[in-house]
Amino acid sequence: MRVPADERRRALIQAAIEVVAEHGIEGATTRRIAERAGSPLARLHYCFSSKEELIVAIFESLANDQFEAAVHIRPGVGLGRAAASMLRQLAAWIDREPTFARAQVELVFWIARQKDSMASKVYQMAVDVFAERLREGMRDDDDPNLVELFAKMIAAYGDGMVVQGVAFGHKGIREDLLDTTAESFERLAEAHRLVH
Amino acid sequence: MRVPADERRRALIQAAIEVVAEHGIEGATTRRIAERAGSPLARLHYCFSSKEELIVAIFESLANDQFEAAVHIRPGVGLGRAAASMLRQLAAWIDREPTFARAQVELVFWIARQKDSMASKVYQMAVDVFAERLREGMRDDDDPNLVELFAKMIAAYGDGMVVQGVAFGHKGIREDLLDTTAESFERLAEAHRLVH
Amino acid sequence: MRVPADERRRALIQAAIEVVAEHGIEGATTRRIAERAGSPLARLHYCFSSKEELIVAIFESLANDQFEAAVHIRPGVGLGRAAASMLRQLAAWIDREPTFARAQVELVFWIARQKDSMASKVYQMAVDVFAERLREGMRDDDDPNLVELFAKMIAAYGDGMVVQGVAFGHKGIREDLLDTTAESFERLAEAHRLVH
Amino acid sequence: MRVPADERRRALIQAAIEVVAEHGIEGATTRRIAERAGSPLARLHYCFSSKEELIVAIFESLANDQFEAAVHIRPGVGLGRAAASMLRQLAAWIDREPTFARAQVELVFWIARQKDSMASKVYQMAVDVFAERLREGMRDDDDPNLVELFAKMIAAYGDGMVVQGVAFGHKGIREDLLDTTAESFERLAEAHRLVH
DNA sequence: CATGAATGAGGGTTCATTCAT
DNA sequence: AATGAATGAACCCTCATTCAT
Repeated sequence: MRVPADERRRALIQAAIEVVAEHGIEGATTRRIAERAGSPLARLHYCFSSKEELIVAIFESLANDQFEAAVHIRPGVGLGRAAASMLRQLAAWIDREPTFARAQVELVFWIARQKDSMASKVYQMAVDVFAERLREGMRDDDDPNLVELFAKMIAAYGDGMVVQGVAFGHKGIREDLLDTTAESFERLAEAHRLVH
Repeated sequence: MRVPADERRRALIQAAIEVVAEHGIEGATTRRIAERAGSPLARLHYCFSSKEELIVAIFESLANDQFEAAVHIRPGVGLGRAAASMLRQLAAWIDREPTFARAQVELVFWIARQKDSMASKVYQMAVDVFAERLREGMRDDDDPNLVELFAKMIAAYGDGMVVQGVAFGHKGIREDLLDTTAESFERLAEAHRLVH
Repeated sequence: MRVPADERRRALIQAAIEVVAEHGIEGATTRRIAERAGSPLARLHYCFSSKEELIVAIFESLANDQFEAAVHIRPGVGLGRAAASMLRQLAAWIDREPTFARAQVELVFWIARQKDSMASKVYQMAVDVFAERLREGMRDDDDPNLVELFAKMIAAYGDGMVVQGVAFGHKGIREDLLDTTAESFERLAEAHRLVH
Repeated sequence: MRVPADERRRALIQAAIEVVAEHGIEGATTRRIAERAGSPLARLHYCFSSKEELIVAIFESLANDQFEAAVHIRPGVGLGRAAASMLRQLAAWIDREPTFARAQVELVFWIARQKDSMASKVYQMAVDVFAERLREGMRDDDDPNLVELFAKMIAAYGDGMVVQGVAFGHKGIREDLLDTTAESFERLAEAHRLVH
C-alpha cells in the first residue's frame, strides 16, 4: 500500500505547482492546494511535514519530469542557429505554459531564501539541459567555449522574457526582441568560428 | 513640515524594499515593514492608502532615484556602445544593490496579480529611463528604431541577471555573459547603421 | 464670532443625521461626517468632545426643528378620521424621507444604550406632537381618552412601517396595510363615540 | 460529534443576540461575540463563514425556534380572535425576551445595508410563521386574503412595540394599546366575513 | 492510517481620538 | 482658535498547523 501514498504526494505536488502558477507563492495556501488536489486539508500535513517541505518537493519533481521535453535541436545545424532556435522554442514554451514558467521563476526566489544551495543546483539543471542540446547542434568549426555561455544567456533571457511577459501580458513587441537576440546569437557564433 | 512627511514615505519605501528582499513578497507584511522603518503600523496607512500603493511607490522610487543615478551615458558615444555600457552599469548596480534589484523583480509578479494594468505601467517606467539615456548616447547615423528595443532588451537581461544572481549567489561567471551580450549590442547597432 | 462656531456645530449635526440615515450608526464614522459637512476631521472633536456627544446633539436638533412640519389635520374632522389621515401622512413622510425616518429609529436604539432617560424623553416628544394635532381634529362627541392612545399607536405603527420598509424596500403591499389600519381607527373611534 | 458542532453554532448565535442587544450592532464585534460565547475567535469563522452569515443565522433561529415556540393558536377560533391573540402573545414574548426582540429589529437595519435582498427574505420568514399560525385559527367563513395582511400588521406592530419598549423601558401603558389593536383586528375580520 | 474539527497567530485595514503647531 | 499630522486599539478575516478520533 505504498503506491497510493506516493500517488497522493504526487497529486499534491502537481496541485501545488498549478496553484503557485496561478496565485503566486503568497497565494499558494495549503487550503487551495489541498482543494485543487481534491484531498482533505489534513492530508497535506500528513504527507508533508510542512508547507515548506511540499514546495521543496516541487523542485525535485521539476528536475525529474518537466524540463527535457520542451526543446529540440536539429543535429549539426550550427551553434548560432541552434542557440537562436532554442531561444525561440523557449519563448514558445513560455507562451504555451506561462503559468508554469512564472511559477518556476517565483520559486527560484522562494527556494533561495529557504535553502540557498538548492537554488543554484536547480538552476544549473536547466542550464545543463540547454547546454546538452546545444552541443548536439554544433558543427565542427563551432567554438565549444560558447556552449555554456549560450546556455546561460538563453536561461537568463528566458527569465527576462518571463518577467517582461508578466508585466506586459505576453503580447506585443516580444517578437522583435526575439529576432534581434536570435540574430545576435548567429552573429556571435559566426565571429567566433574556428579556422581549420 | 512637508519634508518630514516625505522622509517618512521614503523610509517606509526603503524598509519595504529591504523586507521584500529578505522575506519575499509573502513575508513582506505591513507590520514587518512598519517595524523595520521604526514607525507605528498606522503610519503606513497614513502615508499610503494601501499596501498596493506602497508597492507601486517602490517602483517609482526605483525608476526616479535609483536607475537615474545608477546609469550615465556619454553623449554621442553611439547607440551600440551606449547600450553595451548601460548593460554593464546595470549589472554593476545589481551587484551593488542586490536588495533593490531582487525586490523589483519579485514585485513585478505581485503587482501583476493585484492589478494587471499597473504592472505594465510600472515596468515601462524603467524601460523609459533606459530609453531616454540611450537616446542621449546616439550618433546621427544610429537607427532610432533600435532605442526602445535595446531598452527592453537591457531590462529583460537585467531581470535575467537578477534571477541568475539569486540562484548562483551573484558570484562567478556573469562577467563572460556580460561581455558577450555587450559585444552583440555593438554588432547589432553597427549592422543597422543608417546610410547618409 | 460666536455665530460661526454655532453654524459649524449645526452643519456637523446636519451632516451626522444624513450620514446615519445613509450608512446607519455603525457606518457613521467621524471621517464621513466631517467630510459630508465639508469640515476638517479635527474640527469635529473641536466642536464636540466625542462622537457620542455629537449624536446626542442630533436629538436636540430633532426636537427643535424637524418633526412639527410633517403633519396637518383639518379641525373638527373627527378623531377617527384625524388618526386615519395622520397615519397616512406619516406614511407619506416616511416615503418622502426614508433615510431620515430610518435614522431616527436607529438612534432610538443607540441613545437608549447611552442615556436611558433621554430615549423616553425624545420618543415622548414625537407622541406629543401627534397628540396635539389629533386634539385639533376632534369633534365634540369624540372620546378624549383615545387621543394619547391613538398617538402612541400611530407612533408605533410608524416605527413598524419604517422597519418593514427597510426590509421590503418601501414598495408593495404597504398600501393595503395602511387602508386596513386607517379603517380600524375610524371603526374604533366610532365605537367609542360619546352619547350626549 | 455533530451535536457539539451544532451546540457551538447555537451558543454563538445566542451570544451574538445578547451582544447585539447590549451593545448594538456597532458594538457587536466578532471578538465580543466569541468572548461572550466562551469560544476562541477563530471558531466563529469556523462555524460561520462570515459575520453576515452569523447574523442571518440569528433570524433563522428566531423564526424557527423562538417564534414557533412562542405563539400558539387554538384551531378554528376565527381569524380575528387568532390575530388578536397572536398580537398579545407576541407582546408577551417581547416582554419575556426583550433581548431577542431588540436584536431582531436592529439586525433588520444592518442586514438591509449589507445585502438588500436578504433583508426581505429574512423578514418574510417571520411573517410566514405568523401567517401559518393564523391559517390554523381560521374558520370557514374567514377571508383568506386577510391572512397575509394580518401577519404583516402583527409583525409591524411587534416592531413598533419593540421600538416603543426600547424608548419607554418596557413599562407602562402598552396594555391599552394592545387591547385597542386586538379589538380592531376582531372588528376587521368580522367586517370581512364571507357570506355563504 | 487517515481526517474532520479546531485554533493561536497574524494578515491588511479603519477607527475615534490626540498632539503639535 | 483651529487644524493637519499622527497613532494605539480594534476591526473582520485567513493562515498553517495540530489535535482527537
